[in-house]
Amino acid sequence: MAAQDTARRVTRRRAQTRANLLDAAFAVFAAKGFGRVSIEEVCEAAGYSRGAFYSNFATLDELFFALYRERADLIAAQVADALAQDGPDLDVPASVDRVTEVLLLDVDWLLVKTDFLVHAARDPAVAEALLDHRTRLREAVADRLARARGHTELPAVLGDVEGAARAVVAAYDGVTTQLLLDKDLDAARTWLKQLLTALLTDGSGTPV
Amino acid sequence: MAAQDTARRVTRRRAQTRANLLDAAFAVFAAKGFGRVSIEEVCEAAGYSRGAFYSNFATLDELFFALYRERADLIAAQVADALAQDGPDLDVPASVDRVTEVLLLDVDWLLVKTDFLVHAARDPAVAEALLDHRTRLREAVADRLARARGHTELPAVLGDVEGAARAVVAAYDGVTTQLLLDKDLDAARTWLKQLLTALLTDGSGTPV
DNA sequence: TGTATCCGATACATCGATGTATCGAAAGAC
DNA sequence: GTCTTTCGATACATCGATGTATCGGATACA
Repeated sequence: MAAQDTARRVTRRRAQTRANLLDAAFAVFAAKGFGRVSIEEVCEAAGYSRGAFYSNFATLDELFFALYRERADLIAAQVADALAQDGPDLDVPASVDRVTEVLLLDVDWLLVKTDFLVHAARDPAVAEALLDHRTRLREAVADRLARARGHTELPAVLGDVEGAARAVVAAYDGVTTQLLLDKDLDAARTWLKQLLTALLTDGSGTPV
Repeated sequence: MAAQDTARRVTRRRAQTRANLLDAAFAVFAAKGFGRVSIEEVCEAAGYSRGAFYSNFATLDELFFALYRERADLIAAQVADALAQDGPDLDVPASVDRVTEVLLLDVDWLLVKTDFLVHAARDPAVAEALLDHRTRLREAVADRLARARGHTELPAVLGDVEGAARAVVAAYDGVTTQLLLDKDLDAARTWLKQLLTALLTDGSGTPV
């Protein structure tokens, strides 16, 4: 079992090793895809032997899960941050710009996240973790939109603020898919901004 | 080499074997994910030995590629069909309904297609095949929207007809992601219809 | 600084998957 | 119906990945 049952005595070297393994795994997963990576490869990239791996993780799945949680938390916090920078009025173009920069910052993350999606689609426990992450993003957006209520109107077809937030996430996912294929980050950013603007404003491109 | 260099003499049994392998592979890939499937498992599911496999395909990748092309062609044709059923006037709700039914017909296909996306994201040659499929879908949509020009207006932020078609594909991808996690097909259909309506009409929910 | 504990490297055993070589059987050509 | 070609099953060799057991060196704590 890799989880500590009792309090450990030594932790500094161990923590560093774990972090190194996670970082190396991120790079290797991004490059080759989770399904084509062996424990050995991760260890080699991190500069450790398999002994270090088994001392920290029980399976490659477990490492992948830990890796995902770590990075997802980071992104979620950054998005919340980007959305908190406005005053009470929602400046749609400015908010869209900032959120887009955060969400489409790193193609490697999108690669790993999509691997994780594929993984989650077949394992309800894993799916829960991913849905959690999505919920955090969606709530950050919904909160922001709710605070702007009265200042800014939303298209009626999307329903309430929650609906609009879900639409934002869907647009993000949609653009991600295209980006993974054409690898054109600038085009993806432009396109996401356009989509979000279309969804969050009326047809004219400016808040009503 | 699995590709035939010279004309073969026997083809009936072989064609059937190949088709059976592809069908079995589809089921196995959907259930376990491409990255966790061995050649042996596919053969077992199809009721053949590995000899049959190596006689028809060189690698599991090759089979996956063939499988994807086959099914993608089918879907593309069905979408084109669904869009051809209107007269010259574009009935947005009716078209959206029909296309949604086709695109979100089979969760297994979405699972396999997402596996293929992950695969394509790391191999330009594979990516080309997937971009091809997306282009076919997009063009079918764009053609339909173009034919309706003058009868129906589109929101200006999306740009031209091509832009609107890309938005439709993005919405599809976005809804797919959510569906893979919550497995709620009815909710996904409803949600996709809502999104497409929001993108293809003004904020009021009816064509302007 | 001594020492008890922990971490990670090494070596080993095992297992599963791959690819190939060979052969009997099935299917088309005549 | 026979004869030739091809298809696919079986057996074998190999390779890589996994997991465990053991041991030496590192680390924290007194």
